[in-house]
Amino acid sequence: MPKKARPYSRYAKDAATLLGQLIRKARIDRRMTTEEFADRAGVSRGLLRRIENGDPGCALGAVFEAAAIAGVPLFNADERALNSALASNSAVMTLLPKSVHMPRKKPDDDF
Amino acid sequence: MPKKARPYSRYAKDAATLLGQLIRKARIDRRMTTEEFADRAGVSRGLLRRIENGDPGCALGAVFEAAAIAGVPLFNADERALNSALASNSAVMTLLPKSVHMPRKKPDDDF
DNA sequence: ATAATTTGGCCTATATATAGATCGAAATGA
DNA sequence: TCATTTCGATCTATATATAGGCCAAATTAT
Repeated sequence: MPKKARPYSRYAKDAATLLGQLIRKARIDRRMTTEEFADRAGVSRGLLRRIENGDPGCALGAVFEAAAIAGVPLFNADERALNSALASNSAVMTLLPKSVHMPRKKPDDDF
Repeated sequence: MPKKARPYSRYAKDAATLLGQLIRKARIDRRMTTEEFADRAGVSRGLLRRIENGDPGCALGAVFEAAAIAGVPLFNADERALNSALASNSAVMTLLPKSVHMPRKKPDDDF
């Protein structure tokens, strides 16, 4: 969200905060230090702290990777379910229109 | 995930891809153009495309915001449930140890 | 078929995220 | 209590994400 701080909705902020909390809780439950966990997730200690703090600026991939390491389920799904949902969803996408068109606007007259 | 491309786990990648698909599907179902939707979400059209494509580099906040606008539920929870989970979880966090200590290492002798 | 519109792909400039190091404070285990 | 370790915060340099504009191809509605 670079370029001018974006105002986040409460929903988005809460979701980010909750995910961060779940990750921290899982890390502590598994008795991993921030350094150990960060290494496994492939992020710096500083980034892990931001992730656990629910910083909306963190990269989606980094956060999801941390969730994966922590064992925090995304979309209430394990790897298998995720793949399955992905597959069936891809099939549905095929049937959807490729573009959304607004009612055409006549060059001249207006309603 | 700046600084050297990080290898994402399949789980993290799939989760990002799925979320993007769900957002795109919701947008099309609601008959919103990418421009219209991007405006509402407060992101550029380009970023929205990356979000829908499941690009792991997108900011967590931007993706979650898009999900919010699209009506894609995060953690199977609406705003209320999210707040509730956040609250109860915060309470639990209080009881957890503030730091995780490894078994202490003796200054001299090794096993 | 054809015109209007949407979309996807590039590009550039700029803001921002990230890594890595360091330091003091705090928490833990002995 | 006390020593060790972890944590949180700050700073710098660098890579990267983002916005915004433009154009061609694709898609849709008429």
